[in-house]
Amino acid sequence: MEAIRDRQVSDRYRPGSRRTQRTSAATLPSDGRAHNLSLVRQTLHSAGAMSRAELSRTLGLTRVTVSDLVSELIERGHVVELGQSDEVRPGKPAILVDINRQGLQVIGMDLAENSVLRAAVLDLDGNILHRMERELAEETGQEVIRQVLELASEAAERATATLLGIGVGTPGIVNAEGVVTTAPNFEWKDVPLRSLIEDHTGLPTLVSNDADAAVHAHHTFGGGSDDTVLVKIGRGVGSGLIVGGRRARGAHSAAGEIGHVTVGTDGGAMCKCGKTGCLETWMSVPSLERALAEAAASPQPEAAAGVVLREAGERLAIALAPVVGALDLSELVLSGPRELLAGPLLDAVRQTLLSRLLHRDPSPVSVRLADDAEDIVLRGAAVMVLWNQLGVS
Amino acid sequence: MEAIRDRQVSDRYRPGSRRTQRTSAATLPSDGRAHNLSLVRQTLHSAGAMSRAELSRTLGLTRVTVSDLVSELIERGHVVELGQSDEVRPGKPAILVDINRQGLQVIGMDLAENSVLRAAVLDLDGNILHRMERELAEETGQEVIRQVLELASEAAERATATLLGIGVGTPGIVNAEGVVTTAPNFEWKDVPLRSLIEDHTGLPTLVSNDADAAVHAHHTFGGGSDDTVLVKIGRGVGSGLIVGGRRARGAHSAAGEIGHVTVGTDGGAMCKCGKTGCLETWMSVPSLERALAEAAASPQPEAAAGVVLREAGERLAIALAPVVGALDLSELVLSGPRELLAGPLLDAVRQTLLSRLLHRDPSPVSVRLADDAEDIVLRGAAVMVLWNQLGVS
DNA sequence: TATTGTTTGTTAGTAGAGTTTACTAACTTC
DNA sequence: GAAGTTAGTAAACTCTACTAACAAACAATA
Repeated sequence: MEAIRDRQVSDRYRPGSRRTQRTSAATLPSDGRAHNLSLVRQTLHSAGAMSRAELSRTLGLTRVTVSDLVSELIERGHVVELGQSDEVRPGKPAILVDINRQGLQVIGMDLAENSVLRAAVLDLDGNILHRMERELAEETGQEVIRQVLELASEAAERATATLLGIGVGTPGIVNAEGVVTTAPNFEWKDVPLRSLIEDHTGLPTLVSNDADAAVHAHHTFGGGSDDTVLVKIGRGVGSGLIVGGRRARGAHSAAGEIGHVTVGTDGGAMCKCGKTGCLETWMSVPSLERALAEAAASPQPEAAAGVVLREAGERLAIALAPVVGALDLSELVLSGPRELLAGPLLDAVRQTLLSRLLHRDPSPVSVRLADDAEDIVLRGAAVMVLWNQLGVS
Repeated sequence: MEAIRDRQVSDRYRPGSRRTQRTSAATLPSDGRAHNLSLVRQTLHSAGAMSRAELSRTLGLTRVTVSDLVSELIERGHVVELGQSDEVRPGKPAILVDINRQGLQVIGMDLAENSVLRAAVLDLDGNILHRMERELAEETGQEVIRQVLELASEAAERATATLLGIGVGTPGIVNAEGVVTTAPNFEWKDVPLRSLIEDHTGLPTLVSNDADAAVHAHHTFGGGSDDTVLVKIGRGVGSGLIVGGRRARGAHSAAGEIGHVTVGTDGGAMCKCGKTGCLETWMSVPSLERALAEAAASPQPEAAAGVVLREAGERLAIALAPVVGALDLSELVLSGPRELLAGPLLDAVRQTLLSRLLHRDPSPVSVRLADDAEDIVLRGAAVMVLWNQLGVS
């Protein structure tokens, strides 16, 4: 009886009749510490082994503090001592420390290839140590999920050092919590892929769209600039954007979805989405191959093929010129089958893009192919884990 | 003699033959404190007056810490006590504190209007307390600078409370240091406007492009989303973008410069930049007025005017569809003369934009006019100061 | 060869930031 | 009046990075 009365009272006078829920994240001293630990890892990861004293000079922290940070990282297994530097100079010889390149590994997964799931064990520098594949037949959505989980744990077993986690690049739209909102290829809808893999493997997992993963790889390993778009041409056309050094996610987690933007003002082919003139009708690998096959049957096959490729490049540039202009991007990267993209197509993109932007000198945007397009998603997925677990980019 | 020898030695063995310059900014405990102080100001600014205890619940910091933060802010003059809350409930009555809305003011300047410089004194809520203007004749670049400096100090004299600083929205490209790289209207080239105004007035100053200032105003006062583009239509066409809650600056500080992007694949009028089909040839106020004047002389003036406006709207949507799609923006805002933009033009933008994007339900992007287009740059310039000086957005 | 100067890394002690614990003040409810 | 609730503060503790001082280990030099 009393308890009930109490509850009533405390309900009635619950604090916050004005309802301010806790949203903002205040900074505690330990957050600063975590940030500085990341800074040490990041510096070692990108600049290579160095002494504590040199870290101190680089970071602007005292030698004492850096010593303390480093010993914590050594305890955690993130950093190792490599022994004395052989540099010749006065003073006590330096002890080199480095991020634990031998003792830490990552799993990357690429679900965006045509009818095959791919996975790999990678080291911290993005080198692929072991590769695995799994063919897909005409499986249902549920069955594909099962295969992904199996592949993930098989890959984890192949690791030869401590695993930091699993990164996944998947087709479709993925929200910030790692839920695949929609992936038409697999007939997925609201599949919580991240938590599924975490539960199945017990490893920290990150899930992103495949093109987003790819642009991460380019940004970290390919010397990408802080204002970049990477267009991934495969079964469809997708893209990932880095704006001001951070990945653009979009209001509905759908940033980069440019396959069904209408290009130009002169019609075009009918798209399966119902509209005409979508970028995909020119630019996807199936569309290109179909057009090239037709060209091969024409009286002048070579010339016709060139026209097909040039026109595709032009269309891509027409679609992207406003994006490059509005965001003042300094880089446009194409990733996909080299035999289709290199040559006339790339030239046409470069030429058309410049002709549709305000001419400035030197040209503000460089257009190129991604190196290592085959493995770019695997490596990008690995980068996501490094960033998340080590604060390394 | 000895000193010279010493120098030689220490030169020869200078630390860092590998050259790691200090670039990264480590986090000190005081940085965390500064962040939390900003968090208090920001919460009060956006949610209004509340008690220390309520702040504590909102921020997730203890009451003790919040008390300490608040007393520091009261000492600095950023926050004031308002007296007891009159809320009726058990317990000790709360003492409301609020950001010092009466005691702090800001100067905003808008240099982007046609042949007039504008300035205003504003309060922390973006209300304009006092306005000033200065006509421009055919002045040279140097003379315009002089006028700007004079207007700035005159405005500062009109303030009736402590001034936090000066914000400026100017045409042209402005880098992160507040240097106007190029502004064709004023024939400016590398004018260090920020430091000029700071030196002349002694007040902290921030300089941005006018459209960038405008999108800040919309984002803060207009309930703008975290993924927005605002297109400002005046003598030219410019835009400002908010991507993931942060302003896009671009690799060369030129983000938002969309006036000379080629639109469509069917030619268009000759632009003074030398290309054909630039967005400005359809969308700038002078272009629209010229086309409307021609329409007025046609057999069916009203219908012709509608066609002109609709076509302009279509062109804008054609240019922006790839941007909205690639960034997954949730909002497109137009700012400019309401008599031109409202009606057929806005309708055409909305319709064309949706028809060129992958159809989703509900529509992922809302298209609307900025409220208060007249003063949006002044208010946006003020927001920049609030953000910089108080960490308030 | 002994001395001087340089550089690294560590120990000891201190200042700042936020937390927990415990208290007083000032209400409402019963 | 007694009981319960909420706001705000004081004291003691923890964590973080800093300054000061020092030993170790080297090169250069007299």
